Amino acid sequence: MAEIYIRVAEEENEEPMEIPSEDDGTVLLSTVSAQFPGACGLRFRSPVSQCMRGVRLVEGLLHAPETGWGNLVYVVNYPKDNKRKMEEIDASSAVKMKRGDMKTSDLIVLGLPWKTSEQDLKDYFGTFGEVIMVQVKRDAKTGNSKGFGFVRFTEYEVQDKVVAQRHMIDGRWCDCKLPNSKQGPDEPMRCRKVFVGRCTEDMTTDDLRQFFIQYGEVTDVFIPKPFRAFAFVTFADDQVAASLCGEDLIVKGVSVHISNAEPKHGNRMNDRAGRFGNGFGAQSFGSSRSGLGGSSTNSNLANFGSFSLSPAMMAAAQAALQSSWGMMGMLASQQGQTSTTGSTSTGTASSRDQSQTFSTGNSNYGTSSASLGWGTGSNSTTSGSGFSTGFGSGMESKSSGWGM
DNA sequence: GTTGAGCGTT
Repeated sequence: MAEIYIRVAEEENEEPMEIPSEDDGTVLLSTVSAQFPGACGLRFRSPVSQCMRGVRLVEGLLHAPETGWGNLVYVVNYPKDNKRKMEEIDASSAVKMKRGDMKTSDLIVLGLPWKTSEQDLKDYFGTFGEVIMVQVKRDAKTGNSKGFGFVRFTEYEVQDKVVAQRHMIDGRWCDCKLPNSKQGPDEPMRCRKVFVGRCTEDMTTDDLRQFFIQYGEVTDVFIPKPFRAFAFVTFADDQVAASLCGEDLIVKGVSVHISNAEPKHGNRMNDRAGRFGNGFGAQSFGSSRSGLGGSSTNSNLANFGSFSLSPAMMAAAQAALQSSWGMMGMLASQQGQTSTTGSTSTGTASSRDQSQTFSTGNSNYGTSSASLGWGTGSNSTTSGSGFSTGFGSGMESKSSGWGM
């Protein structure tokens, strides 16, 4: 079948955009969401019944109506709770960022080829916008690259664009992200990530992304390598993540099990958790799974006898619930965390298996086996002990929550 | 086969 285009718009009366179908006549949901981020499906007005009809969606494939796609305008569906159009989301997040967060910051560039130089970085990132700084981190003694670096742009918009995609630099896929040291103090890391157990080896990051986008915008998919039968999926919205925990879902004909992602080993917890430790059992906070559409659930969090909670405190409490740790779990987990932090990588594989070697004494770069050639990180993070006892104090305190 | 890679000699 020849490639055809179908007409898609966010509203029935808006000017449609043409997007391509596949050879078999289906349209990939990913093709739609590439143009309409967050999209989870399509609908159209039936010329016969004059009612809106949903387009069949099976595992990321949108199937034409019986009469074919025709000339109809298909309207984008967004997940519940995500019904806002992209401009509104942009607008609201722009408001949120008013507090001087529009400044650019250094971005860490992970996965660089050993040979990539500062000039290479400058040349590459210069194609996105004006670059004010690049660095390649090197071993002090040997001068060999450590395989990562930093870059900074003048324009915040450029930075945004750069972190939003992967980068092919000197033949390797690299990720750019906010470094751990800069991770947004004003967005306490909520529990947006789920653990996907019982995965099969044929599930790719793309498969999972395709599948999970039906529940809400997916910001990251991570599949550990070598294959270990599980994966992590991160959503833009913590409510979506929470709503899936405990479910068994069918992906590519296989039942996978969704549960909450535990904090990665090595993340310090800050005092945010301790603040709720006194006097409340986790049970007092109401049912443990609030599900989607949550506005109604907030009301029963408001009163604790004579206490009243600020919105920020309620948010933290809710986060605690949704991580399904309960308050006590959070306390217990505060001890004995060491080692590295870091967020997951996006997209397809990037294992450190490039065939370059060098001869530094203690590093195990250039292994040809499947081992991950990094050893365990040496940066010990001091665990912020000392629970603050002042109940309402310092909610605005920074540092990245229980970053996962 | 059910819990993730790597983060800045300032």
